[in-house]
Amino acid sequence: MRDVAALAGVGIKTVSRVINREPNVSSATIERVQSAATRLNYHPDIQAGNLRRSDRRTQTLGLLVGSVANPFSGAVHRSIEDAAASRGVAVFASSLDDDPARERVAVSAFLRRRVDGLILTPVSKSQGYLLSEQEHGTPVVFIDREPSGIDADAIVSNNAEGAALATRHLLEQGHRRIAFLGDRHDIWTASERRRGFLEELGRAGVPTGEAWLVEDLHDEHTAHAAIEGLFAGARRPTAVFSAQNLITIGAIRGLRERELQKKVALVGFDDVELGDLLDPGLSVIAQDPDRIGTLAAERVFARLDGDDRPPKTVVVPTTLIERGSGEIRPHE
Amino acid sequence: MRDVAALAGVGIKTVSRVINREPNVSSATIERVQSAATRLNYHPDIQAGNLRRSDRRTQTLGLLVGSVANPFSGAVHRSIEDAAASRGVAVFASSLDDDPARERVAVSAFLRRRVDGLILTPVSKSQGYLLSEQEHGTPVVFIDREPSGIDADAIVSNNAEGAALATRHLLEQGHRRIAFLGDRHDIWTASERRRGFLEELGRAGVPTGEAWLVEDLHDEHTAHAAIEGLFAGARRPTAVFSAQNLITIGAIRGLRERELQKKVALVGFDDVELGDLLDPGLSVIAQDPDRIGTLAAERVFARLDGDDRPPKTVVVPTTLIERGSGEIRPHE
DNA sequence: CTGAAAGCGCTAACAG
DNA sequence: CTGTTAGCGCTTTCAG
Repeated sequence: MRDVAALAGVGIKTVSRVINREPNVSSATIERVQSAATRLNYHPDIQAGNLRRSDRRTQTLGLLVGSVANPFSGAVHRSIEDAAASRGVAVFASSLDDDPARERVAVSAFLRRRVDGLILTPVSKSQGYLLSEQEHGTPVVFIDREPSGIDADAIVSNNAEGAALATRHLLEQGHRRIAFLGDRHDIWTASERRRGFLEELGRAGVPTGEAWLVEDLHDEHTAHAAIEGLFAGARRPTAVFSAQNLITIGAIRGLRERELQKKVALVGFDDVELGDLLDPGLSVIAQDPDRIGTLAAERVFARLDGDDRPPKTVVVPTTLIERGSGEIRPHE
Repeated sequence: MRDVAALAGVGIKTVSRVINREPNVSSATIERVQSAATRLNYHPDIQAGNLRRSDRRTQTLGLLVGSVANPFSGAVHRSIEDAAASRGVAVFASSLDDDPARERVAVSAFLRRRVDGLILTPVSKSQGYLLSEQEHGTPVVFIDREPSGIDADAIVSNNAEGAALATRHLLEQGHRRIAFLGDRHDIWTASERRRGFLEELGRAGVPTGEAWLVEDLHDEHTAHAAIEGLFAGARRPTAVFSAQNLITIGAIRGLRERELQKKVALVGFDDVELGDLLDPGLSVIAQDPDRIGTLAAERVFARLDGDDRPPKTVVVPTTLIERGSGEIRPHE
């Protein structure tokens, strides 16, 4: 910046004014400063500036998700990026793989970089360690899962209702022996979906088949194995509700292997790319990751803009998409 | 930091030493400083530090991809993140949507944040504007597409060979009337794939059906329409090579609509999630995004570690995966 | 082993 | 309309 000032033959503060589009600079001076800046290929150091700036904003956001390679996370990320970019804010992203240790490390890495706000999918038992940051004025918004140990804004899908919707749909097709394939039970969304499933069975007066409640699955492989187990026995389910996208994929593979894909009904939670092109088409409870991301960004920026109303949780609706696999009638 | 020093009853420099794990501090002092830091919930400001630090590293990388919501980009992003995280480096990601203007804006946003290195999928005609940064010591590594107007490291798939491989495979099944569905012709990967396709046809002495070279497609919708056009006429192709993943999906939908998915052969460039579960299974030329990301991160860090050998392009192999759609014989 | 002083690139506050 | 001075939180340099 000093170099630019020298080349343009003005004071350093004038350069600062031009760069920041502050008023009270003659257009001739603006011209000279800008051409000097281009000549020198000058990029202002935003971090150095924010060291002294009154609002101390780094124009930076930290995003913590399951994995940036996961399509759900990718969609959320994208909509947050779009909202952020329109405000000149850059986004750091970090993958947690549902590992609480990584959550702590990543949060700390972002805090050291003085992000203006944090958007995260919580993994740890409690996020109380963020209380001091929140009080200190750094907005914290939770996505996908509700926080615990801290009162903060959250944007989540209506997991229990979505699961109930899936379950009701299967019941309506005449199924009574419905298996539930769930993620790790300590994950909030997993337990919510399980709750929705069980409550809906309860409402319908269908006894809960304990044997068909398979939990703590976490990927395609374990889900595939779970299907193996379910259909190895004598008393088999006639329908499956797979409560997470990777689990759904594992379930499809498992059913295919036994050539049951057209005999056993399947509804998945969370949509899957190309689900409509499978045979049968995959029926799902679709979430709305774009909307989750957009709302999360909106909350962070509203907080940064001074909104100090009590935190609240926004629930984003899910929708049942019927494509065939969920409309299969009970068999045998 | 001053507060921590005060609470621990030591000088500010001692705190700095403890935080940075510098030697020559008694373990008793370390103890006191650390407990004070925890008590105050202190996170050092990495940017302020790097203002004065000799190497001026921000421990930050900028990544520019097509879209963080695209699975290919997501996989690349993830492997870069993993490599970066192990060095304590955080990653900024930005989506370009193949828009040159966005490229300039995003690069500038990252440069203002003083990223230590840049990994990008180029979109603009020339990346000469990065020359001065590169000379200034900021490593620039290109992924997916080769740079132009600048000599820099690049990690790319063997696009032409992969396309030739797909084409040869279709020729071997007996096809002679093969349609090519390509992305925008000004995109480097698109023209490379087109070149591989045409060269392979040439080697086989098969005349190039101009009518079947459909380019400048860019998404599912336009690809779907392209299939409509191809199969509306009297003289139709017996096989399709779709040279990009969204185009492949559009092509599948188009063929399905005409119930041709089991009659017209299809090979796609770039793998697609669940491609193996379709009927017929989708044959593809698979890229290796993990490897591209890993190698790109490796290059950036090698440069940061002082590697000053001449830049070079690393070509990552692609592989043909046969799943059915590419093994359909010519029909009618 | 520890601390005081200077300065990184920038902006706030105040002069001219 | 423009420049000067101080200081953001830290590391460097140098002196205890």
